[in-house]
Amino acid sequence: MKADDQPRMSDVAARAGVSMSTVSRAMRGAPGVAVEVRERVLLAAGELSYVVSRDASSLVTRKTGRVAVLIPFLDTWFFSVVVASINRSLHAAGLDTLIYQFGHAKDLEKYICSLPLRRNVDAVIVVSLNLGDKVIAELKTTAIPSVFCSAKISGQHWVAVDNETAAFSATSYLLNLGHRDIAFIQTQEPAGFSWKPLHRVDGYLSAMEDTKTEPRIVIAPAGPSGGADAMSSLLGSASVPTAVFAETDDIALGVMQVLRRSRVQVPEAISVIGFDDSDAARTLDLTTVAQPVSELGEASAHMVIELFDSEETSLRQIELPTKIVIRETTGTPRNYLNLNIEQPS
Amino acid sequence: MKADDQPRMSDVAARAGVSMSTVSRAMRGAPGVAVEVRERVLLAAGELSYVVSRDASSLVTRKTGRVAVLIPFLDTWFFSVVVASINRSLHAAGLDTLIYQFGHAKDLEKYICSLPLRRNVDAVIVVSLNLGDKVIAELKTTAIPSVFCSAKISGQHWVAVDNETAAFSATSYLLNLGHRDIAFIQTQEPAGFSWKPLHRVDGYLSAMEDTKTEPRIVIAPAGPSGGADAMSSLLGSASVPTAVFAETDDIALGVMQVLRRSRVQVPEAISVIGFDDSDAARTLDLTTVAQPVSELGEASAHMVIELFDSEETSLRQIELPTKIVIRETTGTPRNYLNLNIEQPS
DNA sequence: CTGTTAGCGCTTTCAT
DNA sequence: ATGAAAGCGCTAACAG
Repeated sequence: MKADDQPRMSDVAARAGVSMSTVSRAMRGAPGVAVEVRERVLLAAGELSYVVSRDASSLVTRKTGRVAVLIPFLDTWFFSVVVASINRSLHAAGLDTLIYQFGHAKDLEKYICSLPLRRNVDAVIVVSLNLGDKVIAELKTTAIPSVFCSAKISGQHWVAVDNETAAFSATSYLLNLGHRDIAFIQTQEPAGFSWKPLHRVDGYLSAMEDTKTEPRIVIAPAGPSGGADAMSSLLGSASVPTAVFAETDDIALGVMQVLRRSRVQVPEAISVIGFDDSDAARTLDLTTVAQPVSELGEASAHMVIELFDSEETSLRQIELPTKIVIRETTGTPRNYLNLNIEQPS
Repeated sequence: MKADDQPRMSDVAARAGVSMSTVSRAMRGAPGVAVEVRERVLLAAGELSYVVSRDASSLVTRKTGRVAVLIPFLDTWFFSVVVASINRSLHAAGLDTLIYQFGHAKDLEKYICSLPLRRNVDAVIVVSLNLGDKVIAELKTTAIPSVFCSAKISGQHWVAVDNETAAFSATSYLLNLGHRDIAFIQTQEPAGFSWKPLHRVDGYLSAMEDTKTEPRIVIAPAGPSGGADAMSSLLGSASVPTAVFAETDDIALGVMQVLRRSRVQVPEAISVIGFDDSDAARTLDLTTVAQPVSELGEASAHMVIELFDSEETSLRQIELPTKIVIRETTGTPRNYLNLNIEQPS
């Protein structure tokens, strides 16, 4: 063993008095090693604090043991839960997770096209990212399996929820409560940003249309501050809606904030419904559409693992259920209860 | 080039009409290649969609280009922001991030002691984890540089904030407002859990002691539900405090939730202050102690990178500042304004 | 069940 | 400035 170096497999072999192949087999639990010998090898390895170099074995097995996760951000409730879940599932299967954040589309495209992934990961999970057709095509040329999480891409493996249907029923719920003036706050897709449109607005629109009710859409930047802006403008409009459907809980948080500051009673004066069922939604007792975020990540990870194991190339597409969680921010419209928004004292 | 395989460096060499050494030098921008030749090589590589195999080069350079991040969880505001920031900084330096979540101490110990890190990453960043002395010692034997993020470990490299002083001034602020009955809600360290105690309670205690005021500590599980439990029990006690200092914003969220449900006015009847300045705190207009979470991650990443570059082994310990952010959940105690908690209508 | 022999795809002296 | 050759540490046939 070279003086200052880490022990290598040959050191273990020498110490255990066997050949390297035997050590190799023993270390990774491969069959064909006598129990007694295996123990001796493991013992020797332990004494030397030896651990196998993945780089060296990857080189020959042509498997990296790593999967890349491409995601817009990490520091957001939804994404952090997805990644946490993917990471846990992958880790349980002995795989490492490599995370790449691509908030901006140009970074993403530059990255994908330079394809540092090629040969350096066994698979990639793309979360919520709006890859263009050409980028997807590019990705397929690498021959590395990919699954899309929280985005339905036709012809690709994916796991996602049915946002449109979920939004349809959230809207129907409000409609059934008697609301007729329901605003939808949609997060704008800033130019150069890289996530998939959610299609929730489509569900809202078709529910409204079915009831012959006039839709009302406000576009706002993502996040609570966008929601705050949108609600502020709604509050300043000629007629204030009786209900607000926020495309995400984050938006709803901002909505709740300006409502609270303006002393507008929720749900007496205005009903609010969100989407995601984030921690914050639970704490605020916000009515919302829950999607199984953790399961989304877990299913994606498992799909990747299956893809390794089986050679069949059949398309795998999993749709996970959503459910509406009724809490304390929705109720019948104020026309039926009290005619005006409560005046600030 | 083997039929179904990815191109290798020799393929690029052949196409560019140069030797492998030249391709190698050109690909990684090493000196000693004519500009004209370099361009030819890069062009050939592009045409072949060639990318260097990190595994192969790691094997010879003995650098993996990966750093491990050991962290309790990922799906929490604080941790997700730290990791996002570490990941971004590392990525900018061309390094990959490997994330390992260890909520439970036993997983952690098992993991560290089996040391799969050894030889497989260039460095490790330990976030908020409560490694025992023996585990730290074990870690040092690997000779892989480690930095501790959000945990001051004497004799080790770290970047952290001064929780004790920050908590001292948050408490002093409440005291200066005139509060005398201030409860501190401390998150309990469940047996088998693996994070560092925050020492915020110490700051609270010493501020209270300086003023000869009776401290009052409630222990609760982490997260909003723990905060809700704690506040509930406080509300059911013989004398309800005029102010509550929550060890984390998460706890404060739970506190706010039960206060809202109980129609207790904040800050008129009870003042609430949190710690972290999370997104949720901002949305709730919660007074809190802000710590520079993103900077914590960034500084840790940079420290790791420095450690690679310089050989000097001097201890690097960086303390980042906190600041108290006064919003709308704190005010003078109710004794000075209105004598009782508002009754639910 | 165990050992021997070839590489895996790159980087690095060391020549030229 | 460029090329040839020698490995980096491991696994995978293939023998025995």
